Amino acid sequence: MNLSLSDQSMHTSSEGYLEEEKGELLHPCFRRSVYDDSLTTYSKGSIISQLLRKTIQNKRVLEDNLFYLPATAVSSSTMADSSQEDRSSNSSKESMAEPASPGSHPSVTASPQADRPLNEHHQAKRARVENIIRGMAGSPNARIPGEGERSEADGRDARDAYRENKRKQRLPQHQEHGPDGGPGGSRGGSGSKEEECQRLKEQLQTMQRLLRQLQEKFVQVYNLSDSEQEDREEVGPAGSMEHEDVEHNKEPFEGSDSELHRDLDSDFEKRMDSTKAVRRETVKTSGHFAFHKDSKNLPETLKYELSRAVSESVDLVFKKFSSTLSPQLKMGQISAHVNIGPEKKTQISCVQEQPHNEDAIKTRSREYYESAEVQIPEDQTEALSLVVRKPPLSHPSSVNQVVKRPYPVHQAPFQFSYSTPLHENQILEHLLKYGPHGNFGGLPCLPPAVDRSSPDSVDLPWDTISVRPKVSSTQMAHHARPTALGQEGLTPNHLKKAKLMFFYTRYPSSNVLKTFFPDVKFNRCITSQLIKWFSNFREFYYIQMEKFARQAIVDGANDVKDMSVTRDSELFRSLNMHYNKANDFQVPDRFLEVAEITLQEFFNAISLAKDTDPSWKKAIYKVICKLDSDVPDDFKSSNCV
DNA sequence: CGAGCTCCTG
DNA sequence: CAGGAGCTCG
Repeated sequence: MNLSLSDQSMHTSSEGYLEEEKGELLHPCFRRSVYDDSLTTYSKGSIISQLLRKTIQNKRVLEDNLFYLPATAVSSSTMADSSQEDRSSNSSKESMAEPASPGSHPSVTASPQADRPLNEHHQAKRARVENIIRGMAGSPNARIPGEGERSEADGRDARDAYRENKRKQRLPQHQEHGPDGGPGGSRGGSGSKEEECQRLKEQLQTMQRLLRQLQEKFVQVYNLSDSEQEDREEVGPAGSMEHEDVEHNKEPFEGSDSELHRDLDSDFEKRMDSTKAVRRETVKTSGHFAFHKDSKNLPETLKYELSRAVSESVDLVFKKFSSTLSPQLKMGQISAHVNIGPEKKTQISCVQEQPHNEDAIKTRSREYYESAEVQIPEDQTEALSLVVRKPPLSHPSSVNQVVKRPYPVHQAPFQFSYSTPLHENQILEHLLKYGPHGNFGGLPCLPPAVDRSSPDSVDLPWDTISVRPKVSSTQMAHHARPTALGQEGLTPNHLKKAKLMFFYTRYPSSNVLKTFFPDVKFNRCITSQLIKWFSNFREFYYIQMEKFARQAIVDGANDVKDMSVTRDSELFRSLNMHYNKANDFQVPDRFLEVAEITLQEFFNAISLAKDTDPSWKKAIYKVICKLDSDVPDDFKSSNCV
């Protein structure tokens, strides 16, 4: 893996920067496929802690050795790929702490901060970085969908091959992304520890490399705009920017991103502040560079443009991180889609609820970005993707939709509410490549083919990112890439979606399944698996019904009217726990009705001693299967969950 | 005969 | 939740 950071981090001349970007060019796309998986797996605080500790140690050594030259002294030649091998180990570890202070390196020899008590400072840094990573990891259940499963599946497959080569033979193949990825799945395999560690490292490297690149750009900007310092008073309107970071904890971006930002050395912060000041200048002058005293030539102009773009990018990035650091905020943001169904909450609602501590950021952002699209990245991409991809069709659900909406506040999105480290990573990448307005489009860091289709379009790249989030949702194992139709196998995400669909339909036809799993390449195996899922759902459902019906009878109930199902019912809780474990989905009232009918059917049958007939349940099944509702169109979106 | 279902088992 | 047996149905 060409993930070495140290080789690439210290370029300040535009040449060096360009070279670096070229060198990195291939990675983002490659990395996406390779690292997406591991992004969801950061839950091992201990590992992180360990890595960070090593990192800090190494970093100290590196600093002492002046491994990092002052930014201004570095030329593009330091970036030779061939040198990576030697340093990769160092740099990879070193990079672990990089997000905290890469920006400081260039000035480390001259900066007063270099003298401060490293120990304490690094400790604090480590803790903060750990926090950040944990926050980004999000999922407590995150696990590594690993090769172990594959081999296991293959093993089953092999066994099955001896028995029959027909229908179900290949099912196991497609279960590699299946329920194993669920919360209970503990079959990770023993060898995965190291893999996990490795992935963790790589992932951290990736993130940190991105951060470093951002920060380098800031440094670069700073150097370019050094002479503009006096213009700082212009920052006034920007509010918190006024706060000079006399204390190193002061952060211009305030809010919940503090942890992240505090990790930037104050030196770096100053640069950012100055950068922003300059940028504001630029904005004010409406793109004229007149105030740029020394902007007489093209290179300067280009550099300035670049710096401005970087500044804007970073604003967005920090906003993203801000959201990441406060997961509960995400809940609020995403929950917009909860009320799928009749009233069809619009996309607008997704944007409505803004995290409180992002207000300031957002306000400030608006000063810079007028267009609505810039706001889009703030909302988690799940919601966004619906906006983009939502199918036009939307016939209201059938007569059965007796649903009594609207529901209270805590509605459930059928998007996942977890923060998605993958997003941040991709957003970082994207910002590094494009800037929020695609400003980088003309620069050498041209995006890989797909993303490059329209460099002037802001939407496309964000869209590209936005349709992916599904992948990284907590239970999402890996590469359930909604963008790529024809993926193989069903993912835990699909499973969750199927469970939610069960609230509407207990007996979905295969056509329905195909309709509502558009991102699944259907074949016999997949279809069978999906059908099997619903069969299992039904099994659980009926078992519960029978159980509660019998219990009610035992408890002395003798009237069907006593058999009711409400959201407070034990029965409902049980069902909800099964199909909607995260409880982030508002179960339609219709399901309660159906459940009640089912319960009553069981109650009647048992009361009348029909259960002596071996096939007594069939009559009930026959009744229940007619009670299916239409699944809301929202489910048709391949990334609605 | 194959699809789809239930039931049982792991 | 998956596999498999056994059943029904078109």
